[in-house]
Amino acid sequence: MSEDELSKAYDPSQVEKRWYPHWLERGYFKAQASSSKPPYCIVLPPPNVTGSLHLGHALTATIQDILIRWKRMSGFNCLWVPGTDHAGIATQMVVERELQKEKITRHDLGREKFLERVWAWKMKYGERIGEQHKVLGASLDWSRERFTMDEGLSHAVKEVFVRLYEQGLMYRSHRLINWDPVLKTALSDLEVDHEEIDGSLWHISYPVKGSDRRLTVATTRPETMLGDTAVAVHPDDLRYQDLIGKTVVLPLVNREIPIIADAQLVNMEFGTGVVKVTPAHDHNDYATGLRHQLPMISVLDDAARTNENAGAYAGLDRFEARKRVVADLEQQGFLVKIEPHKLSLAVSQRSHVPVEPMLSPQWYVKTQPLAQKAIEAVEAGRTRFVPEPWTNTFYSWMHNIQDWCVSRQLWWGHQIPAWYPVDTSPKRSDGTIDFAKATPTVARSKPGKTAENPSGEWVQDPDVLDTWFSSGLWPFSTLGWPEQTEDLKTFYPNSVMETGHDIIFFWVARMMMMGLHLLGDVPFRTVYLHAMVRDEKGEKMSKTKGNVIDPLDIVNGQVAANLPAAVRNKFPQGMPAMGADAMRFTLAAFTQQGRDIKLSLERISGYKAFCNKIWNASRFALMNLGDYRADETFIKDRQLSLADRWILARLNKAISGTQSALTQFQFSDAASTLYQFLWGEFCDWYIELSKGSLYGADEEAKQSTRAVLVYCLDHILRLLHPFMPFITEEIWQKLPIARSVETICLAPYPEVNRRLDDPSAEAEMKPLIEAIDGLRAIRGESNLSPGLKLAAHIQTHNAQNRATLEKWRGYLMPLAGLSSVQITAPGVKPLQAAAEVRGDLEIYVPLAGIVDLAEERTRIQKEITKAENELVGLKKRLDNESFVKRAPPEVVEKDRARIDELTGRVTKLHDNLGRIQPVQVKIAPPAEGAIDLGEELKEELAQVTVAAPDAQVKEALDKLREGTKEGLSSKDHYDLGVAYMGMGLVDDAVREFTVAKKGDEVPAAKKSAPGAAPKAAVAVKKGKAPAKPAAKKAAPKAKASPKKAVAKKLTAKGKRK
RNA sequence: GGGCGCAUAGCUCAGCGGUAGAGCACUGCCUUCACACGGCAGGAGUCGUAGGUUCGAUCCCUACUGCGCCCA
Repeated sequence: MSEDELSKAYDPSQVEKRWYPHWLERGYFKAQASSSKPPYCIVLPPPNVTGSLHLGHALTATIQDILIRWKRMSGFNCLWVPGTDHAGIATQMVVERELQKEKITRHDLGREKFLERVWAWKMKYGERIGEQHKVLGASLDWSRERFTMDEGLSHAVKEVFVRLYEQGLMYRSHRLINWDPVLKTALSDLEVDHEEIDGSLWHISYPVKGSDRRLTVATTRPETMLGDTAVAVHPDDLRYQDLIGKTVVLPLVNREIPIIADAQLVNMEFGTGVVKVTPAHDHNDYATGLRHQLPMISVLDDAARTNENAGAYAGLDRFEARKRVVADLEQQGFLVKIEPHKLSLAVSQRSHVPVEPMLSPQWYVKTQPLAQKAIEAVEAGRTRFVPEPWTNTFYSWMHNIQDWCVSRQLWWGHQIPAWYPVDTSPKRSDGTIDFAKATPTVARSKPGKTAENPSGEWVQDPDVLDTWFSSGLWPFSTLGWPEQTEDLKTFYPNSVMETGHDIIFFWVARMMMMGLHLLGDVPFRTVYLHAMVRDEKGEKMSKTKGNVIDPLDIVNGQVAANLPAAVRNKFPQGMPAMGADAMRFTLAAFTQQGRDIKLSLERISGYKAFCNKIWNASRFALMNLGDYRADETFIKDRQLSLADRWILARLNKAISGTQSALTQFQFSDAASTLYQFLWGEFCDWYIELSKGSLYGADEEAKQSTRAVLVYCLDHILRLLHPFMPFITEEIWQKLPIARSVETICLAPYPEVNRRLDDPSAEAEMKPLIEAIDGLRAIRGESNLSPGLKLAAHIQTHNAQNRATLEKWRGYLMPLAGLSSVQITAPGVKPLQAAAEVRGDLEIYVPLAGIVDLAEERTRIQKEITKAENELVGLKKRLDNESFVKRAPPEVVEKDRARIDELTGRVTKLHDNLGRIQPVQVKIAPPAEGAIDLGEELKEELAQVTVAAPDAQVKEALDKLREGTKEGLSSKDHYDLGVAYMGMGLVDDAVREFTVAKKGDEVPAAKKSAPGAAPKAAVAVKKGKAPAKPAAKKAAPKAKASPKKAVAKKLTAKGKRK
């Protein structure tokens, strides 16, 4: 195989692995800090450093790479920043799990050693993310790769913390927070999920002090009663008004607590109308506690075990405590009843255990002022959400935003730049600083000796910042902020933020707030939010379900043994290698506006086939280029054929469709436009049409065709490049074109060129396509072998179309598989012909002599019999009541469906049979008192040009005319007239009709019952004048088959823009 | 409880006031010299239900049903 030739089938693994290293080596993806080109910047949402890429990441990378490559090719100075996120909780959990295998905890190691372990882990796995992106073809600028815990980014984080503190937007507060008792850290509201579960409602009676009344409260958490500091009723509730201000005695602990009135907490309608108040363990109760200055008693420790405040119940796990409390309440007669109850349980997003509301000192960002700026920026259109509906989601979150708890009791992360004086801070019993009570000093670096802390010894706040705090700075910290770097000046604001809609609050909102506050401008102009990738059933991919698909398994293939269970079931032989291009194209094609992407592996195979199609179309071109080399001549200045002009016009439409789709972030539209154009127009039509000149003798036509092939391929490849970077580069490099750049990555993205527009070429192609289309339909319907050459008759009143068809019969004949074609005005219709109508074309293919009609009739009859036999059996079975009743419904259903199918088939077969009956004319005879068919038709048929019958027919006719017609019935005369008419012998026909009419017996009009309609309607079938009812009735239900694959494809395409 | 989204061919989804579209899957024929990862043809949808607006509704409005998501 020579260097220019391509292998027969496309093998992505051979092609894809070659190019990325080459691109990298040449530095094509490197952005310029300053450039005369307009900037275009996207920062990659940083994946968790210890994770590996899943399909969501692949989708992210695909969409962003499409944008970046498109813009890069369009002349922008493109920067796409790669990086990873330290992912505090997730990473720490992973490493702790590793330690568990060694039977040690992080506390055994100590903070410093533990962090060394995490860094080691980061080094080991961080690289993998990068490698995976390279496999996907992501054109990231690796010279600017960042990690959220890099020195520079850490500096930014510290700077932001201090600035916010100085501005009064960062503060420390002791309040009720969400506590993860397993990870032992505070969580932000966003890191808590709410799950609907079946729980219970325990009704407990509290004796009213100094009375024999009891107040019954209903609670979902009986164990927290140990920390109750009040019971509340509604101030308007007449049942309890007299008790407000009195006290109840808390069962089990015998503590006296007040009965308070609170309209906010209590819903009179719900339960008993009495609520226990536990300010230290419930968010609503906490607010109530603040309103009423109630004591707040924590009864749980940081592991959610009961503490010393729980008295006799101290030292129990919260669930164990619940059991004990309930048992004792019951035993002591305080438990009234237990009801089943659905409740929403708050669980930690990370550890999945129920979150415990706990009182704790934490750092907060005051968000309202920041959110306000973000809202205003979006309202002013400075940042736009795509798809647009997310704008409202963003607003509603921003309007209701709560202060953001940013401190985490973890070791892995940015340690908070707050310092506690050793000299004066309150100490715990073990002599260490009691951070809950101490007062910190916030500073960019450790303070020195001060009056307050003369020793100069300071202890840094042990907590770290929420991972999203550093992520929130990503659009500018990656560009060097707080330094005023060239990168920052050039690429801030970023052009587009592209990410999943699930992190609009976590991330997008926070970047908006931080960017606006710290840099005074929005961090990005557009936010494009993509859907979530799910499995084929729409289920979330998760390890426990075994339905997680590794994108690299799709790209490279994977043996069955290494596939997760659910995937293995689908691919018992292992997953075939699809290639990154096919996977990217699939993902792009799936970017609908919906919220879920149900990834179907079949679709990927489909796009793999598309790759193969591109490959082979190119292969065809390259094999037929001969000595052709592109020169300076503009393509339209060549001597072009109709097909040449047509495909260039279509190409221009594809360019405009793709461009406009990309501009609107309609990736699936762009993909579909390109798919349709390449396959449905370029391959299905142009390549086929080009063969005439390529294999012909006209050297100039040959060279023009070659030029057009190359021109189209060059443009198609460039259009496709952002979607399929590898295969396009591979083929593009082989095209005999003059390249101004050495890689397709930098080649200009095609733009609409008005000079390629050619409405007249498109109009001229229309009848050709229609004719080929109709002829193919006849071939299909009549079951004619594809190899069989047909003699076609095409009739149309449209002289221009006749001329076109005549001129380009070189297109018509090979594509429709014709041996001959007669193009005439409407006139005599060929005998025993199958007919189709397309536009203003009547298309006929005489079947006599081409197929053995008798044999064909037998064959069809046999098929009918077979189908009818099966129908009889099926019907008999379904008539059997017990079968219908007892058989599995799906079996019955299947039989019914089969009946429908067979019925349709029988009808169709009868139709076919009718079409090839010996006498190919179907004219309904006049009904009683109807118009005189003979006369009616005479007028009509007079317009018909009668061709001279061939010798054989003439002889037969003459014999007939001479022969005696005595003894013929009226019906016989009628039939004879029909036959004459079918041959266009108007006078003979009229004579016979007249004779028939004189007779007393006129055959009744037959409904064209299948098989009983031996007269197909060639003559009048599509006669162009017949507005006459009789003639109309005569027309067989014209198989107008308006949906013809190609016509369909083409119109659909046209519509597509 | 509040908000949002979706419901169109077997599947995944476009479309969106004027006789329903794509890809895949399916059926039939064909190894034709770019491609069987192919060609040609074909079947398949009362566009969730019920009302309303309109000359006309899959599309607009209302209600309902079902599914999903977000927030509390």
